[in-house]
Amino acid sequence: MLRGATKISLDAKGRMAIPARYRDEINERSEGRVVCTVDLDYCLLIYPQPDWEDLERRLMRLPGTKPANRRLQRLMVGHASEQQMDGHGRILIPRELREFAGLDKQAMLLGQGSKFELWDESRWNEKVDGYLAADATAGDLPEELESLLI
Amino acid sequence: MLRGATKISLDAKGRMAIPARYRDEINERSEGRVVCTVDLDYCLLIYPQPDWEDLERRLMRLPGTKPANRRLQRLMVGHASEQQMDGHGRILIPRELREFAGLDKQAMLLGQGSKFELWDESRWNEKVDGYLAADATAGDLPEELESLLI
DNA sequence: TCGCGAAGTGGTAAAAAGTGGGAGAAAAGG
DNA sequence: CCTTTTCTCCCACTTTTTACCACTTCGCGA
Repeated sequence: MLRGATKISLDAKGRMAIPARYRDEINERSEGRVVCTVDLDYCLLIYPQPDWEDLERRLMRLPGTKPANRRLQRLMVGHASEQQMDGHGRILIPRELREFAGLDKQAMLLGQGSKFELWDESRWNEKVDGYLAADATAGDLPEELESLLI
Repeated sequence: MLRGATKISLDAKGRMAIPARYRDEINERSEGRVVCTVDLDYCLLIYPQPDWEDLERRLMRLPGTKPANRRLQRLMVGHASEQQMDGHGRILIPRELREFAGLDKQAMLLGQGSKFELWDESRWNEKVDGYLAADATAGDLPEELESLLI
């Protein structure tokens, strides 16, 4: 399980060092191969290769005649980029994806179960602020959430 | 599986360099032969030759009496153009197809499973904006999609 | 507090890919 | 039949990519 937030920086070539504590797990799971793609929230998703393959297979099986399916296929498969960790545990985030996510130098990497999310730092901060503000105004959570938060 | 987005440019003669990472797969699959045709969304589709042959066969088996079938047959088969990669991995996009897709200099090539989609860059950007805006307003995805996105 | 090892960061050089142009061949039109 | 245009193949240059190396910084233990 991937979890936790890490502030990381991209270098001038768009490379990002995967925090050392995740490397063993990724190497074990996929010999250092990951797939990076876009999310609907203007951030990037990073999957260990086998997890991505699985998702991709299921995505491309959906009939492309439905606009909602088509949209996800185009966005996610259309942007997916396979990458291999280099000798220092870094992966390259392709220019197209960096531009999509507004990634410059400072970024935030979030473990999210079977994948990572990679955010431009300032976008992430805004998102957090938004989440907290929404919580303050909205008041009650849906029931299925209430029961979780003991 | 073809996947990923690449910003590419067409030269003055309408040639397009297939990104190097795809060339081996295409050469293996069809000795560098691809078929280019139109999509209903004003972009172009590029198939490895055997995949196209297969699609074309199934398309032409459909009864041409139904207008929807007829339409697809005329558009897709009617515009299909076979091309061969040159020594530098480039293919020629015929003038008619370039005009159909509004292709000028800057384009975006998307891997989509067994085929590519080729978009005029600005049209693609608009499409992406539309896709993401749709998400923001619509809120929930169909259930079968929700379950995919773990 | 110092030293050692690990992790992070940045730079360089060689190779590969992308891009553009030109000459010859084929085709179209007068 | 000749002229003009378009197409195709090939060559050369430029840019990008990628692999490798070196230095800095951080954290832990002695």
